[in-house]
Amino acid sequence: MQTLDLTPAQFKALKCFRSFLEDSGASPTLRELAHEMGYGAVGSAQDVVKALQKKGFLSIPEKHLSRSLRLTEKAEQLLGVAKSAVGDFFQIPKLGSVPAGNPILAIEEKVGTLLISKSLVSKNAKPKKSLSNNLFALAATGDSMIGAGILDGDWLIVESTPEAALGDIVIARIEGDATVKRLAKVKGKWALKPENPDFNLITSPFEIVGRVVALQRVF
Amino acid sequence: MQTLDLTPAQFKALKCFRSFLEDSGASPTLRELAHEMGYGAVGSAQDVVKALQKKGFLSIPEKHLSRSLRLTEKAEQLLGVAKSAVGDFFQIPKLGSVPAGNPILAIEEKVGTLLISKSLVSKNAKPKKSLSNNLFALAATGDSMIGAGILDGDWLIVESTPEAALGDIVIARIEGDATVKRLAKVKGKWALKPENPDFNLITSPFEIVGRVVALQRVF
DNA sequence: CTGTATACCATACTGAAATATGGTTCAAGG
DNA sequence: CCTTGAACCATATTTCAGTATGGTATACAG
Repeated sequence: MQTLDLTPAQFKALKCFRSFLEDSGASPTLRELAHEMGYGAVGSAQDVVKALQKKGFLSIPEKHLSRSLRLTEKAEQLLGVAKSAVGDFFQIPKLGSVPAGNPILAIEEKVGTLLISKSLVSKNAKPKKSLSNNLFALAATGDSMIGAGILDGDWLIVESTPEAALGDIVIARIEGDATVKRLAKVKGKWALKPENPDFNLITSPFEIVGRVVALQRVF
Repeated sequence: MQTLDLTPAQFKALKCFRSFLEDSGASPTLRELAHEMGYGAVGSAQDVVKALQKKGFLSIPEKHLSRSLRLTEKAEQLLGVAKSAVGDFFQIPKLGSVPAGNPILAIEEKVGTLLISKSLVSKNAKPKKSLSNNLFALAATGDSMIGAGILDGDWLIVESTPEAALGDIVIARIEGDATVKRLAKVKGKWALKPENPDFNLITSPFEIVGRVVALQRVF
């Protein structure tokens, strides 16, 4: 008998369990699992599940509750799958056009949503009650920030805030146009510094829309 | 009457629904929802759910199935929360050291995990059966690729494959050392091109470990 | 004033899910 | 040889979840 390892049937059951979870968003019932496994009887699924419980790959918080089986940490590691933590992600709007006006997110501007891991932003962004409501994504355009490693087409994850520190990369609005630059100070006055020698320092009045907290690029 | 907006009770119910989902990983039953809402009757939860269904915030794929209520896109947008789809994400290992040997992922090398949205990689990576098993993340070190917008400390999401095309940014192994470069061809021979004038073209023998399909940076 | 929707309560019915029990192979170990 | 456990099947029972129905009170629109 093997206590640590799984039998092929048990492993298959775990995979069925996982894929059901991924597809439907909920744990399968024993009958559903039996069906996925090709069983003709519920009892077969019972047996496998019981074995997996004993081996610590499935847990059941309460008895007599439907769909209450859960994959344990152990199982998640083995399967190499993201755990079902809904709370680990933010869904933030992609803005296609310039963030303008207040409130900042007009529906018309929204061109989609971006899913990002909380861990991507939580280190950097200020801890607010509902961070996800203060985040949005903006596609970088132009080459003015190539010195900072920001290329045309990159998705910038922006924390919507008027506060920024010297040296932060910020989204600023200048007469209605949004732009991404590094916040600088020149002769005691705030300025926007491009990271590209072909562009000039901006000293005209601007308003800070938010701080760039993260970046995502797809090659 | 308001058809598009939600009443306070309905909004509260949605939030209860969401938090239950986050906590337990499964949709609440009507009784559980009633309890969360402070109701004394199941019927009350029924009413709210019915209203939310009519307004398009909750959906039910099949009748008489337990815990089958799902938040719709609309509700997820309103709540600003990542949907409960476990399948929308990959959990990929962060490799702290050089990927070496076969199998490529020795446990010792794993320094953590990175959660990424499938949409980040699915456009680019080749459709394989289990993509998540072929992905890993590697921290970029050095400045040899600043011309391609890859900075020191960036997380590179890599698809583990020996196949790459001209111009792809690849992870290559040269005598045990891993490096990120652009795949080039010089005088009919494959070469690794840095994107930094301070570095030299690499023509010595190398082995392609994988293709860089995405990048994440935290500021 | 009347119809309609919200927002609750109460109760009963039905189907589904979990559980219990018992059976049959088959392979491996003592 | 006998026991044990995996891996299936079949069936019955109990509890739970979804549904149906009907009630009350309030608010708002026509």
